[in-house]
Order: sequence, then C-alpha cells, then structure tokens
Amino acid sequence: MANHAAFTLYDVARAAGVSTATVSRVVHGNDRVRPATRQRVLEVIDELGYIPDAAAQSMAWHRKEVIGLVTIAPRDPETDIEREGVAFIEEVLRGVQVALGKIGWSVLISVLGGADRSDAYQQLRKISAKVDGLVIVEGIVSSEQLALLAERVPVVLAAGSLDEPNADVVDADNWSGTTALVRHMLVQHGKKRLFYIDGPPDAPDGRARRRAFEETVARHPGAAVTGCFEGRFAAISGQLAVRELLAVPGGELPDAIICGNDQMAIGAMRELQAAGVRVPADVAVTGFDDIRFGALFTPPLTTVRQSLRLLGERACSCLLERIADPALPHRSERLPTELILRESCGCPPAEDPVYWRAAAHEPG
Amino acid sequence: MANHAAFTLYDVARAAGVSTATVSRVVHGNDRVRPATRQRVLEVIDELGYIPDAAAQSMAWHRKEVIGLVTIAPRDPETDIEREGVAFIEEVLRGVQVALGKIGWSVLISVLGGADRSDAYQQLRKISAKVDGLVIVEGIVSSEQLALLAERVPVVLAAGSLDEPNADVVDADNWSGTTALVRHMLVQHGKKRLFYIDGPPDAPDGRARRRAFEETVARHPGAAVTGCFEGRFAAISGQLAVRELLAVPGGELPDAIICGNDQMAIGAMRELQAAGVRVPADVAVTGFDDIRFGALFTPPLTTVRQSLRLLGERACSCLLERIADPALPHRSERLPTELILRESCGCPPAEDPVYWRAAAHEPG
DNA sequence: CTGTTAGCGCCTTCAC
DNA sequence: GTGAAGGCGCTAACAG
Repeated sequence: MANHAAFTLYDVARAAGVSTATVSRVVHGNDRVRPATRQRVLEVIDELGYIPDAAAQSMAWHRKEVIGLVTIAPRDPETDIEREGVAFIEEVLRGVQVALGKIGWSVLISVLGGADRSDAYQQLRKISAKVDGLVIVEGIVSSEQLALLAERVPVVLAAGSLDEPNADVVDADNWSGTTALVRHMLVQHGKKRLFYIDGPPDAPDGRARRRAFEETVARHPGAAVTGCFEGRFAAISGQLAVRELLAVPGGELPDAIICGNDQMAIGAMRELQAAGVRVPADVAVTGFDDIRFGALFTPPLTTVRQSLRLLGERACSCLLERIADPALPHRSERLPTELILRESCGCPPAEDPVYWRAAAHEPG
Repeated sequence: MANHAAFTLYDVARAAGVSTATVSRVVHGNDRVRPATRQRVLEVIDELGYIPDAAAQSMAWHRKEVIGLVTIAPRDPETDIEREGVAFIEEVLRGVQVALGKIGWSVLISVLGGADRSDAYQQLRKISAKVDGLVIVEGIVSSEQLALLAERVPVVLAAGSLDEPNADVVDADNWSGTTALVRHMLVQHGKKRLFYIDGPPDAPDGRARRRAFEETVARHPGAAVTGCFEGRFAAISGQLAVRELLAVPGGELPDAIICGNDQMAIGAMRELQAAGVRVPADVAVTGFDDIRFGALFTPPLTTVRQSLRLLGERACSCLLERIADPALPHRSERLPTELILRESCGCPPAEDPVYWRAAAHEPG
C-alpha cells in the first residue's frame, strides 16, 4: 500500500467505458447524464477511490479555491516569546474557516518569522502564487509592497489599522474599547495616576490603543499619565514593566496600570502580587482582548473584548467578495469591542459567580 | 490596479525575446544560461512582477509542495468550548513550519468540526487532493479510513497514540510523564486519595494518561483512586468536576486531583479556591502540557511538559521522509516529556523567582 | 547555450 | 446524452 496510486479521470473513463467528459459531468453532478451511465461511473469512481487532482482543476478553472492566511510572529531573540502568543492565529483561523466552510475552500497558512521585512515580502510573493487571495493579519509589509501584491492577487488586511489605500481592511474598534475602559477607570474608580504598558511600536492595533489611552487621559482634568513601558505583548513584558516601576527608589506607584493586551496585564498583576502589592486595592490593572484565561486569574481581569474569530470571518468574507469582483472599491470595516468589567479594575465581584462562563464564551 | 494581471511564462519569454524554456531555466537558476541572456530575462521578470503559477508547476512536477495539517475541534454544543483550546494547533503549526521552512513548502490547515466522523473522512479526502502529504493531529478517523487515505497520500499521525498499522505516528511519552508525576505525588508528598479529571474518551493521549495514572496508583500500596470525572479538556471541565466533588454531602475531599491537562487543572484550582479550599495545603492539583500560563497562576501549576512544537516538527519531518520514499516501513516515534515541579503539588516555591521564565520558555 | 515539443490532469465548448 | 479536441501554465527531455 505504499504505492500512493493516483487514478486519473482517464482511468475512470476507461474503466467505465465512457469519455472523460462524461466522467467530469458525473463528478460535478450538474449536467444531464443518463441515470444508468451516471450509476456506472459512480461505481467505478467509488471502486477506484478516484479524487480529481486539485492542481489540474486549478489550471482548468483558473481558480485554486485556496486562500492564504499570513501573519508574523516576531520573536525576541533572547526569550523567544511570541507576540499575542495565546491562540491569536488560532481564533482568526476559526473565523476564516467559518467563512470558507460554506464554499469548501481551503486555507494555506503561514506564520512569518518577522525577522526582516524584505524577506516577509518575498514569502508573500511565493504564497500568492498558490492562492486566490490573501488575508494578512497585522500589517507586516510596507504600503508599496502591499500595492505590488495587491496587483497580483486580492488582499485584505486584518487588524492592520493603518489607513491603507491599497487593500481592504478589517479591524477591531480599538479606539472605542480603550476609551470606554479608560473612562471607566477615571470616572467610576477615580483613578488619577495612570501607567501604560504598550505593545511593540510596529503593531498598528497597539498604537491605536495607546493613542486612545493618552487622548482620553489628556482630556480628563486631574488625571495624568505617569509613564509608559514598551513591551512586546507577552506576559514577561508586564512583569518587566512592574519590576522597573518597583525599582524606582522612593517612587510612588500609579493608581492603575492599563495594558495593551491581556497577557501583559496578567504578567503585571502577577509581579505586583509577588511584591506584596494588592490588586486592585493598591494598583488596578486592566488588559485588552479578553483571552480565555483572563477570568480565571485572581483577581479576574477587567478587559476589552474583541472577537478574533469575527475578525477572521469578516476579513475572509471581504476577500471572497473581492475575488468574485476584483473591481470593487476598497472598503474598511470596524468591528465592535466590548468593555468587560471584572475585578482587577476595582469593581466588586459579580454576585453570581459567572466568572467561569468567560472560559466558555464564544467571542463575538 | 484591480486587474490582478497574471503574467505567464510566455509573456516573459516574448518580452525578453527568448523561449519559455530559457525563462524557466533562469527562474530556477540551475541551468547554464549565458549571463547576458539571464540578465535580460531577470529584468523582464522583475519588471512584469512575474511569479510562476503554483498550480501549473504542480502539474508539471507531480508535486504540490504543500502538506496538509488537520485536526479536530469537537465542540460542546452548549458551551462551544474547544478542546485543548489554548494554542494547541498554533504550537504544532510552528513546528511544522520549522520542518517546512527549510525547503519552502507550505501548509494547508484545516480544523475539522469533529461533528460526525464520516464527514471528517470526506473532508480529508478532499484535502488530500490538494497536498503531498497529511499530518493528522489527534486521530479522528477510523483505522480503515486511514488506510484508504494512506493509499492515496502519505499520512502521519501526531498525538494519535493508537497503535496504527496504516501510518507513521509521532506522539509524546504520556505514560512516562504521568507515571513520574503520580509517583511524585505518592512518594514525595505522601498522597493517598487521588481523584482524576479525564479528557474526552475519544482522545488517545488522554486515554494514555489516564491509564498510566491508574496503573501507577494501583501498584502503590496504601494509595487509592477515589474517583474520576470525564471532562473535555477545557477549564470548565475542571470547575464542573470540583463542583461535583464539593456537592457530595459529607464527602471527604481527595488529597490530590490529577488532571488530564493544564486547562482542567486551572479550572479545578480556581473552583477549589472559590470554595475556600486551599491549594495545595488541603488539596493538591496537577496538570499536563505546561501551557504558557501555568506558571502564572497562584499557586504556580505543577505539570508535565510536552513540546507541541517538537511534535509538529517531528511529524512533519517524518512525513517528508515518507514523501521522498513512499516505500519506507511504518515507524513510530515517542517524544520525551518532563516533570515540571512548581507549587500546586505541594512543593515549596523556588527560591529564585524563576516562575516567570516559563512564560518565555521554548517548549522542548 | 537555446529553442521545440510533448505532456501533466482536468474542464469545456462544439459537434454528433 | 455523449464524445472529441483544444487549452490552462509550466517543465523536461530532445534537438540543434
């Protein structure tokens, strides 16, 4: 059985005593073929275990029925931490599959090693030859390179919030989410001295969140940003940030630490607690994303929920529309975010212990 | 630019005033072409932005340079919890990409909705027409169906620990890992009454862990299994299990709760703590996998580490070897696991606060 | 060195 | 209803 016999349309045609055209018709069901003939052909197909070769179909159809999903995973050379490591792509992928499942297309996935950008572009070029369209998560190539790619194949950006004129873009409403969260800290909890833990500077969504944070604080009299730490979206970044904060001799801690994502918030909470600082009594901490485990920490993490799955689904749908009609004007879509109040911000525990539900939530 | 012009080899050949064969030679670098000619062709290629169509190459080469990565995500209809939800596939994927990166192949990924098995098989059939080989994570099809698939395309099973005669298989040493862990609880911590939280019955790795647990306890005089809960590898399962345990009127809690994976262990810990039970003082809890966040919980989770990334890498390498030589005899490979002692088992805190390192570890 | 030519496996008009 | 034939874009012998 180590043969990997690959039967062709001709094999089937010969065995069934018909022409390849007839077999093709049967395979695709749609044409009129005499029932008896159809029956015979089907039997042969089943017997031989014939499956049409996808590459050959691609050639004939000028369509591969495959879309490419690409993202980056820049790694800190020392620690090998992945950005947004926790099920980021996985969730987006689910969404993409939802959109694709209906029509039976497949997804070619590639996590680029974000090392150097020119390389990323070359990889994308190669991939573009194998797919009908590209979903790029987290803008990774320059606008010009994007334009070049888009010339060859439809492209949609997911979570690449730059105002990209050369592609469709779908992203979460980082602005509203962050604004709502910060206002909550300012107004509901009366926080005055806020510290921010940021993601890497090249992350468009991270930038959007930070800007929203700063502007919201700025327009709130009496409140101030006491500092900012440039992290890499990993738990360790939060820990490092807090460690720095703690190390300042005679330094006063902020009222609240707002983090660019949940992982950094968790790291920050952990480090604060390890140092004997109470969360949220002494310092409140918040995140962004609403990852699966956020609700299971002590205290449960207050955050902003975004649906990565929905992101994938919308991006993919958008791509499919563009593949169907490449002349479509470029569009952009902004997905809703939702403020999730738990206890790390200082809110009281929910009377009903629903904390565990979050572990089971269907985001979006 | 919404044109998606796709230049062909002929376009290049014409523009450069050479034959298609020459262009092909230049593209593949390997043949002798006069430097001047090569130069000219390269210029045209660059100018036109020509990329060889992958489908056409596949036809000519009888090779697609794509491998398929398939797994299941059975969902509880009510809660929509994913099995091993946290970055399971993501890690495996990284490993696969490592193996593939060297040769520039791509990966077609598909997370099947584990609903009904016959459907899974049909999906796999379809996918098999688009790839040169298949890595199936978590056995999802029957042995016969597997044989049928393997007849058409090389297949390797990852983490599908059944003794499958129709494919190569790579999996983690669940047995040794679990045995070491249970012995530790029995011998080092003197635990007597152990409770087990299991994964779904159809998960081969879960079964292996449970069997190892039971046999290890059985051969240890004085120790006993007080019960077992059938979970689904999600945090909520651990919570549900503990809730049941707590609900028994006058019921005595076990000394330790051994869980089939980390997520359930985290859920169990959380639920115990919510009920005022101290971990590990009253009840110790352990997991399996060593997911990224395990070290950040309170107490840090004792677990068994397996490298999902290595799993993906080895499975893929194995597949590539088989693609290169389909006549190879079937092999199976067992990957090492490692006992990770933290505090949830009752061990003292590490003197050096290295807990955060785990968040940055490169598994395997 | 370079061009010609015959497929790869399938789909799809166009005749019968 | 069914078959014959051309072509999708590229590669790999062969000739020159």
